[in-house]
Amino acid sequence: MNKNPEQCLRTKENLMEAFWELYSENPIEKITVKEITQKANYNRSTFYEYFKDTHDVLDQIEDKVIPKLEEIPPLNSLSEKEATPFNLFMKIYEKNSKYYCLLLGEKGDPYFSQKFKNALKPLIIETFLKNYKKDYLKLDFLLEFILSGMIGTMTYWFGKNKILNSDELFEVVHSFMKKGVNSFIDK
Amino acid sequence: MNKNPEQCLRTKENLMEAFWELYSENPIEKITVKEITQKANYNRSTFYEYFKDTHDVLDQIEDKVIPKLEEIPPLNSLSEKEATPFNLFMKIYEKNSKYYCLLLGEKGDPYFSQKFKNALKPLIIETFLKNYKKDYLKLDFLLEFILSGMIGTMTYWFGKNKILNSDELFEVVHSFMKKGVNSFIDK
DNA sequence: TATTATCCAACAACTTGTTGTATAATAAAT
DNA sequence: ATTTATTATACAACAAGTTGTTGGATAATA
Repeated sequence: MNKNPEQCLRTKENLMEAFWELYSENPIEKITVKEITQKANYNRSTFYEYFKDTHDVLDQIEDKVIPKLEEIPPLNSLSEKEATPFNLFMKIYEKNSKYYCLLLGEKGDPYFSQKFKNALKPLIIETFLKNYKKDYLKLDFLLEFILSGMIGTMTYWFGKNKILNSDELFEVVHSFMKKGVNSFIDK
Repeated sequence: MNKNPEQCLRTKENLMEAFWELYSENPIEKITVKEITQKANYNRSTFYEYFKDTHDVLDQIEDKVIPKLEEIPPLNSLSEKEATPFNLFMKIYEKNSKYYCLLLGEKGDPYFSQKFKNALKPLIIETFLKNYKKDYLKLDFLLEFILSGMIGTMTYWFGKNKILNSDELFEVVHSFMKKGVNSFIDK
């Protein structure tokens, strides 16, 4: 990883891509190192120059797609509707949906769910709750609920091939978050 | 599974229990059939009389702990506070928490999350929404959000050793569900 | 006594992680 | 600029472990 960094990087990316193609169709425990290297056209032992085992590949892919603060557009650059938590979440999700759909879905990695939520919590506080000064423990559980809900809903939506249109989905979640279930059940 | 059903059942339970002990400490891909049978004191090939592979054990355990309609106490037997969706959910969760904490947690099986939500949706509709006559598609997504939120929160709560007391947790989730975030952020 | 359910020993094929080696790219020396 | 030394990259081959299967021994039922 020193003499020829371009080649190394390409090899590593080739292996990661081959892994991802396999992971799209099989649970991780069914993926062998042999399959990965065959797909990417390398010797099996080359794999071990770059990764510890198959799970290590997944971990490294996950780290790459954890959202960073820089990726969140500044609120004042957005319309009022766009500047809502769920709309921002939808944007972030769509951007990496190729990875999120799988990682957060039925065949995914629940460990990633937690990493994802833990990465988003401070971003939400930073973006929407700068002058919140109350019980941070309760807030943490509220955020856990909301983020779990958003993740579940978006993943379900993608899994169902966006059977609802994007605006309707937004309306359901946003109005629930704003006014609770009553707005839904009554009338 | 015919000549001596008691013995068979005991063997199967022994194997399942041995599996669960291992699963509590290792991800499923690290569990070998050899370990399971050694722990339960059987020959390795006996395992294959009862299960297809290690994942089959997990599937069968999951089927056993999916909540059934019979397990939900009739609403009229409960106090007003007890008869709320989240309180019922807490009750169901606590009952099988030994399994749910793991299956729905970081080291769990995301496939179970979906099975669990799909099992609960009709129970919720049956219990709370008998005379709901609106857009069932939107309702489905609302339920997906709420159930994802409840599952995430409860699992987080157990994972953090119930750092919040049960009443406070209930209050956070219940008031959010009833009135949305505003009750939280304002004041 | 005959049948067959339950459990087990042994087998071939595959996967894993490691070690030692060939090749090709860089750096150093003439 | 050419040759030589160094070492990064990729690979072949190995031992150990796992998998799923087959055929047989034992013990319970008919």
